[in-house]
Amino acid sequence: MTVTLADVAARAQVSPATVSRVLNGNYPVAAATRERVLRAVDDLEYVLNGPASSLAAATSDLVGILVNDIADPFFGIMASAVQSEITGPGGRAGGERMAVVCNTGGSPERELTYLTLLQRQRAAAVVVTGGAIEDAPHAAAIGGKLRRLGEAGSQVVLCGRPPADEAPDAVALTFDNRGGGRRLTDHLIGLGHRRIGYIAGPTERTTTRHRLEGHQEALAAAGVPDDPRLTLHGPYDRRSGYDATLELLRRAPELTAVVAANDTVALGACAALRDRGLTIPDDVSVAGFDDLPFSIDAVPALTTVRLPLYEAGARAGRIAMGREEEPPGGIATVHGELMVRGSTGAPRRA
Amino acid sequence: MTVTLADVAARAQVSPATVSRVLNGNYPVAAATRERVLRAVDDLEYVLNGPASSLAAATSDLVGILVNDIADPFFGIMASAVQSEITGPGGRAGGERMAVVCNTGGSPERELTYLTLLQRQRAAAVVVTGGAIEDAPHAAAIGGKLRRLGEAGSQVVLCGRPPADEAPDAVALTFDNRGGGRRLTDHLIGLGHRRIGYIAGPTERTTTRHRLEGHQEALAAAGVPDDPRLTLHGPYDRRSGYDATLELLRRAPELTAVVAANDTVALGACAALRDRGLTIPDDVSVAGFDDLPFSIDAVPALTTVRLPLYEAGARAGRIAMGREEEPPGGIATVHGELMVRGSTGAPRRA
DNA sequence: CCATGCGTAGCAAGCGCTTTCTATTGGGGA
DNA sequence: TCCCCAATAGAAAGCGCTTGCTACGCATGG
Repeated sequence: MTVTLADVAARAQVSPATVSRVLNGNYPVAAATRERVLRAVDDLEYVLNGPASSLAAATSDLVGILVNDIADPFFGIMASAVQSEITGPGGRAGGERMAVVCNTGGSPERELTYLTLLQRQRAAAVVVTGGAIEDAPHAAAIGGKLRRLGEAGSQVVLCGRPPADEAPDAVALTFDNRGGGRRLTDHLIGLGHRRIGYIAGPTERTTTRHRLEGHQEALAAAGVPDDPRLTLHGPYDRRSGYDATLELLRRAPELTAVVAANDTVALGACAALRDRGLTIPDDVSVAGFDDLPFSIDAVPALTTVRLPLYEAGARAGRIAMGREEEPPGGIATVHGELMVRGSTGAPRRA
Repeated sequence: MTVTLADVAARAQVSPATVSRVLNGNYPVAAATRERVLRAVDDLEYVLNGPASSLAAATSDLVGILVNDIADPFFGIMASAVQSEITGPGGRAGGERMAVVCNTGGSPERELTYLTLLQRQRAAAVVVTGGAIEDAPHAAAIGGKLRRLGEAGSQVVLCGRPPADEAPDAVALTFDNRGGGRRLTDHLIGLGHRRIGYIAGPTERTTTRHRLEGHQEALAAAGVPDDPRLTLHGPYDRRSGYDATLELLRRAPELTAVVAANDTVALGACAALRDRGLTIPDDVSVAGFDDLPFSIDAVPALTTVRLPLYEAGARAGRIAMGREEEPPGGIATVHGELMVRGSTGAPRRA
């Protein structure tokens, strides 16, 4: 039925061992023999049996990339970068690693499922992107899984996620969300804003918490009171930004600025302000986070914190492949850059 | 070193066969025995060896999703939809299928590589998204690979790609790019536009060609001459839209509308027009394609053709899982909907 | 009281490949 | 001329799991 190594061997008049060696290319095989084998492979349209090969060799060429939401460019960009470092530029068939991205949808159960599946497949490496859930049992479960993955020989790299206590040998490339949040609000305060709404991401996520803490830090440093009614939580989507902005306007019509958890949320905020007849930034300034590609095309262009998503992903990919040295202590912080654009300005209604 | 089935069997005082059956759950095992086995699994932190299991069972639970560019929401949305139908909502560990997305970067070689890799892994199904390359050798190579995948037992579904002659048993969910392009330009002509620039995608891609053909069809139907100098090709990115728009303006300053290959390109076009001091839509109308989430947030909101990406992806996923009947003849066309918004209007400078 | 059958569990033969160890060769140095 | 070694190919033992078939035991029915 299906063609096996033995069939190829028979046709090439050599032993299965020789065919295997030709295919793996890590053992001397005479040119003529190799030639003959390769022709047999072609003639028979032979395709290696992956499971059999992984079983015998006790290794696999799978690299898993976990993302929270594959439809969100934030993750898409990182995944694409990781992947570009895993798969060679040419994308050759032989001896290549195969990068697969797994969409957890932000669900800790699915995150765990995928990690188990990756462990089952004896993945060569696993890159986990995006913030972590702060629920203790889940964090412990996932941390434990990451540790076991590491022990089983998979290189584990966290990208845009704080280090996990339970998995000390995982490399972590952490985004400086707190610092970015701090600088963003500093900027707004510097412009003269005092009543600043904050639309945070979902609770219980490290990213959400860190960005919010940066914001609060800036308020505190400037002696601006932190009115808890001006902070709202919601998912990282446009809708959340829209609704929250309306609610903020209701709660505090005197608001002069809105900081959003990320650019997508900020876009929703802009839409809500426009629908209310308010001008950006004259009536209300808006700021985002991440600097996704579309942010520069918003009108006015969005002030935001640029995270080097592609660069960080690429670095994570290289570390996963063992092509770049791990940072000292296995931890590196990736900083964001404040991008001041048209969506923020001095408050008019001060 | 690593825990195997045999270790679990020993600890539970049963045979390996029984452990296997408990884990796969498709054979009667007494409750007490099952209990004992499960405890042993837990105690030992046993994780099934995927390759071994796939080898023995001659099947795998992998489902591959091929995308051209994972950082592009067009693909992200489809991938996310496919995946949501593959993985159960809960994301349970046992007996689940694992959806993996493979980023081809639009390179035919890498597309082929991934297909081979999936064939190696004996993937249960493969969903290929996005337009195909029209280069004959590549098309034949990929078509042949798809056919062989099908013959090897993988369910092959094309989503947003025309059927491949070489792979007759692959199900194809095709987007009506030609019809969408036609309606878009019809709309513009109806508004009174006669000098319409067209920023097409990369040459040699079915999507590019079909959308462009729709545009030309509309021009012809209205008796508007098709000036070839008004059609430019470029990649599906913002930069391309920006540059091409400047070039179009240079070639034909009297231009009153620009149709872009997709929304991302359209955003670039808008930016270029703004930078040139032109107003949308009073000076120049702009239209996109796809209706990606950010399109509604452009200012003015983008007129575009809405493609039901999520729905199509979900359907592809269900078909891949055998949970939905294949369309008659294995082919279904998915239509787009014209979304008229603020970025198009009657020409002022007519 | 023995034959029949159902409900469980075990045996053992692979699944298709990798890899260690061993065999065979031809050629050069002593 | 002979011996030894480098270069190359083969034999065979698994890798860890699944599954068809067999074996066992107990309850039932004739």
